[in-house]
Amino acid sequence: MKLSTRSRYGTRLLLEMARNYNGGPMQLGEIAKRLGVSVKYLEQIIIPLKKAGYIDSVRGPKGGHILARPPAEVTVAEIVTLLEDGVTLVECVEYPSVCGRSPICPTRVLWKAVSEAMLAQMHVTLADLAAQAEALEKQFPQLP
Amino acid sequence: MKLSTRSRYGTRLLLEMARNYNGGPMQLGEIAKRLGVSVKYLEQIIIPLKKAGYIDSVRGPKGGHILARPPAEVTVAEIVTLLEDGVTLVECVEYPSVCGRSPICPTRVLWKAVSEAMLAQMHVTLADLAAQAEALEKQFPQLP
DNA sequence: AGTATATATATTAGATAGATAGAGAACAAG
DNA sequence: CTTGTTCTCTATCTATCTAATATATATACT
Repeated sequence: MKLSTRSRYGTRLLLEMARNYNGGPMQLGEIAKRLGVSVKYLEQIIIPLKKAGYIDSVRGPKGGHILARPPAEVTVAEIVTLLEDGVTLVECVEYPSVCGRSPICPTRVLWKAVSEAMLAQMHVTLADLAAQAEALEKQFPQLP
Repeated sequence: MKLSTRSRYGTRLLLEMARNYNGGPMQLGEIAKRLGVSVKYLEQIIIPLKKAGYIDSVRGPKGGHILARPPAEVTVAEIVTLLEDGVTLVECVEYPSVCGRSPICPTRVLWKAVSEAMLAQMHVTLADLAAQAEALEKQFPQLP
């Protein structure tokens, strides 16, 4: 039931870019250093985010990546839905036909409710996260 | 972010036994047939449930397994916590020390809130699920 | 031209999930 | 006291996925 690093790194990747919004393109090398992750791995994670229109990229020297939408208009729910396969605990919540028992399955009802509760909590924007980050860094100034 | 079959089957296994509460021991063969799962696999899943005291077993002919606690006193939250490794989306929610950034990590705050929302929704008892099952079966009598 | 950066594709080592198999131990019935 | 039923324990297997690395190519600035 754990999140994959894919959606965790992806969220933090977008958060870094949100915090640098209006600051020009950011390079993956720099972001990778901040996240403590390899550039190569971020290169993979960024692909679906670009395809989905969250990120614009510029090649060549002084190139990099830019958040394509205002941070206040991107929610974590969207990001996780994209990078994970939907925000549901079991497949049958999204696709009831994967199991013949779906219509009478009492546990499906439960997993659905839990999944919806998760999704509701994820309606937080990148701007919210950025503000949270500022606050936490002010509170613990010794940490990088 | 999907649940493992371990916790899904485990929950349904206990639900079957809850529905048969006061009905004597149930055999894994019968339960396996109902769940559409191999006996051998259920044998593994039942081990931690027995160790944790949810189930008592009787060997020999006419043996089987019995729910050791009243269905109204067993929540899905407990079951999933036992069979999954905790109801948290990331390890650092339960064990902040796994990551040095925990104190200032804005995403950790979020994943924690989401995890807690999940857990809250899982405070449903086996008795609740059993009642739900009855209701659904009354509503769709054609299905087994 | 040369360099910095992004993009694309392939590969891989390891972990985990999901499941199966077989021998052994307890116990009730006859 | 033997036989058959059922649970119990340990071992093993395979496919899939995760996380990461490597290599080669395309683009664009200076």
